[in-house]
Order: sequence, then C-alpha cells, then structure tokens
Amino acid sequence: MFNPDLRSRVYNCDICLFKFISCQYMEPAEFEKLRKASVQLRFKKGEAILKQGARATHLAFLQKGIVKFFYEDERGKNLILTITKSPSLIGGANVFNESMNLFSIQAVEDCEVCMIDLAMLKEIAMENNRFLMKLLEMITGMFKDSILNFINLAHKQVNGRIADVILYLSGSVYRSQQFTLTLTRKELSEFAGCSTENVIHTLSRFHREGILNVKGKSIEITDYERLQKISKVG
Amino acid sequence: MFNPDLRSRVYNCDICLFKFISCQYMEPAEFEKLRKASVQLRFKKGEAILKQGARATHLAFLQKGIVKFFYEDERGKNLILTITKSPSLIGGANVFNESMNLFSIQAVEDCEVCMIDLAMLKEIAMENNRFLMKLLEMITGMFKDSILNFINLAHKQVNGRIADVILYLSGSVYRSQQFTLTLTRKELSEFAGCSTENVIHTLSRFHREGILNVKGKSIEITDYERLQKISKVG
DNA sequence: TAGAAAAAATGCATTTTTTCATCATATTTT
DNA sequence: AAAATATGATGAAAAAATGCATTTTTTCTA
Repeated sequence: MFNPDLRSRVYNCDICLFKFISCQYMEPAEFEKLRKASVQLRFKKGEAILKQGARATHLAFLQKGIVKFFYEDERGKNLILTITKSPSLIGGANVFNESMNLFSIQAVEDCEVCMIDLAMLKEIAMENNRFLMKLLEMITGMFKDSILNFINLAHKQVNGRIADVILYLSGSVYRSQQFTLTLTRKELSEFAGCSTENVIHTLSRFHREGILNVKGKSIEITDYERLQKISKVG
Repeated sequence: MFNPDLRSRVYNCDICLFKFISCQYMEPAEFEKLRKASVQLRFKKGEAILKQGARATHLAFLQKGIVKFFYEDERGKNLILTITKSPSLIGGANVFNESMNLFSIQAVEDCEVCMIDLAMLKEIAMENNRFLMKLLEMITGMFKDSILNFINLAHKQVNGRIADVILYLSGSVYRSQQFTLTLTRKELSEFAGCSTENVIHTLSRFHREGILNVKGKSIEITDYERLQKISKVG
C-alpha cells in the first residue's frame, strides 16, 4: 500500500536521535503530535536554515550535514559563533525568551533538517516537566559551547586562535586529523575573528613549519603536539 | 517580641524583586519553602560570590551592588564576560546542565546577595511549569547578554571595544553620563580583551579628543555622538 | 598620617595585525 | 569556450597593539 505520509519524508524518523531522546520522556502518541507538527527539509550548501531577525517559529534538528551559526553586524560583516555537525539540536537559542532569531544558521554542506513547530513543542513541554528540563539542558548546552568558544578566542592572538579553530574542526566537526574543509578562508577568518589574509598567512606558516599539511581545502595535522601548544600559549 | 528568624536578615524579603516575580507563579506557602532554603549574605568589594569550578549548589540573586562575571584561564588570565548591577539573577548559568560553575562571580562593590538552594529551587520548579519557564527565560537572558557582549567585542578594534565598554557601563550599570568607576584599568582591559596599557592610552586619547572627561576613576561622557560612532565603526 | 603598596600614566621599542597591490587558480555564468 | 567572478597566495607598507621601564598618583594600612 502507498502511504502518503511517507511521500515527503527525507529520512525515516526511526533513525532520529531527537525522537530517541524525546521518547524517553513521553509516550509515542505524544511524540506523534510533535512529529506531525514537523517537516523535514533538505538544504543545499550555502542555503539559510534560520535567518537572524526573523520570527523564531521553529526549533531545528540537524539530522545530517554541517552548519554555521553566525551573526551579521550592521555593516554586513559576519562573525561565526560556532560550527556544528549532525546530529544536533540547532536554533533553539531564542526558544524561551526572544521571539526573534538572535543569529543566522546556514548550511556549510548539504544538510537534512527537521523543522519542529515551536508552538506545539512548547505546548508539549509545558505538560511534561522532565522533557522541558531535558530541552533546557540541550539548549543551555548550545549556549555554553558558544561562550566557551568565545572565551578561547577572546584573549589569544591570531596564531592561537587559528590553532584553536583547526583543533576544533578536527576534533568536533570532521573528527579526523586529516580532512577536507567545507569552509572558505574567509569563513575561517570570520570564525577566528581576523582578516582573511591573516588566516592564509598563518596557515602557510604552519605548513612551512611542519605543523600542518595544507593543500587548498585539504588539511592534515602533522604535528598535533605543537599545534596544541600554540593553542595553549596563545 | 523578638523574632529569631529576622535576626540574621540583611534586608527584608518584601522588597525583593525575585520574591515579587516568584509570587506571580506560586502560592506564598510555596515561596516560603524557597525562602527558608535561602540565606542572605553581604560581600565586600573583591570577595568571590561564586567560584569557577566549584560545585553549583546555589542560584544567587543580587539584591544590591555590582558584580563581574569572569572566566579564569589556565594561565591565570581573566576574561570578564559581563558586569551586572542589581537587582538581577546571577549565577544560574549552570543550573540546568552542569554541576560545576562555568565561571566566577565577584563583587565589584559591596553587595547584598541572596543565595538560593538549588535543590529546593529545582524541586519547586519541577512542580510548577510556569515558574520553570520564567526561570528559564531569566537564565537564557543572562546567556544572551554575554553572547551579545562577545559579539560586540569580537570584531572591533580596541578603540571600538573601549567605546563599547564605556557605553555599556554608562547605560546599563551606572546609568548616567557621568560616573565613578568601581573597576580598575586592569579590569577594564579584561572586559575589553586588550592590555591594560591600551586601555589607559585609549582613555587618555578620548580625553584629549574631547570625547570623555577622564580623571582617575571619574568618567564623564562629553561627546556621546562621537563615542557611539567609534563604537559602531569599530 | 607616614610609609608602603597598588594603580594609573607615559614614552618608546618591538611585535602583531591589517590593508593594499598583484597575481594565480578555481568556479560560475553567459 | 570565453568572460566574469570568487577564492587563494604572497610580499610590503602602514597601522594597531603589546610589553617594558619609569614616573606619578592614589589607596591602603599599620
């Protein structure tokens, strides 16, 4: 039989971590309400998933792919707050107080995202304390990551900041000592808070000094110890 | 009659904003449980209210005074996340996920603080959704402020960052165009993320250029427009 | 209230970072 | 396939920021 409900599904909900976690706190019937208030979407590299300043109507769960959180200032300059890979709850920053998105979220590579209706989510959370607590935990965790990121960047010089960025991408995003960047040098500079040229200069220096093997988008960490030391010393 | 319960009170709870807000969400009897699980304390300028790394056992409500939130890195260098005046909920950053304080909170001038037992607070919040939501809102609000602060600092040069700090202190802390700093130049530098000398140089330059009237701890904004422009342009 | 300690201020040498000019190489668009 | 556009790389000059030595001022405390 043909199931119309499945027609538009990008992926099966049974593999979804958010479903798995949620169902530890609610009955399947209750989760089904949540699911019906959600829609799965594909985003191509570069597409906006949530837009700074827009009304926050959805919480998003990143099922597949990598995204960047960034803030656009008045002069159009961007600042990347963090970069996150799936699976991960994204864009809940404003759920409990603001009605506007504080920042934008954009696909850094092709993504699969489930957009969950905020009104329904709130409705269910209000009836379910343990779930509300868990949500809270996930959302404040997001905040914590961004803040720790900033702290790292705030009192280091560019050397240390770039080392940090590489270590972060290697450890938390691509999860390998050798990876192919899906970010441009400009984006790296928006993450590290310096000029694009400074990123390029620093990467070539790290390459010359045998710390990294940089070839365009391909980066390999060849001297992990030293990179870590640069990150620490600042 | 002598009321032993009042003996150790630093101030009367009836003037407390946290009580006022809480009582919009709970019965007086329930609030009384919370009050009994709380203790009022005085902190002298410079004293630690909450210490980074320590177990988070209390939520603190700042009744009177000014505090700084700061992060101490491995090398003992500090970074001030934000500066807050009373009345304000402080130190809830870790309430819902971590068991350790993510950062320290210290009195910048003499303070009166109510330390609220976290276990009891959680117990009550779990039974009271609307109150839990309100708490959540207050706590994520704190996070939001810190992040916006960081965004401001992250891609501006020292000029703009110092302008920002002065505008912030004037607008949100001392609430006047003319105020007497309770922070040292070193603390300003930890807030602006630059060297102490740079703060001093920049303040004297602003003074020379007629933007500020700086005399030791006393600061007056004499050209608000220009200060704001410097903050914007970075 | 004198003396010590801490904080603030100043000038200068050095380092770091940005900006700009130029060119090579990808990637898209037409 | 050519043209247009974006991205990456390099070097040099200018600007910004730091670190240090030293002096002055303020604050603390005995």
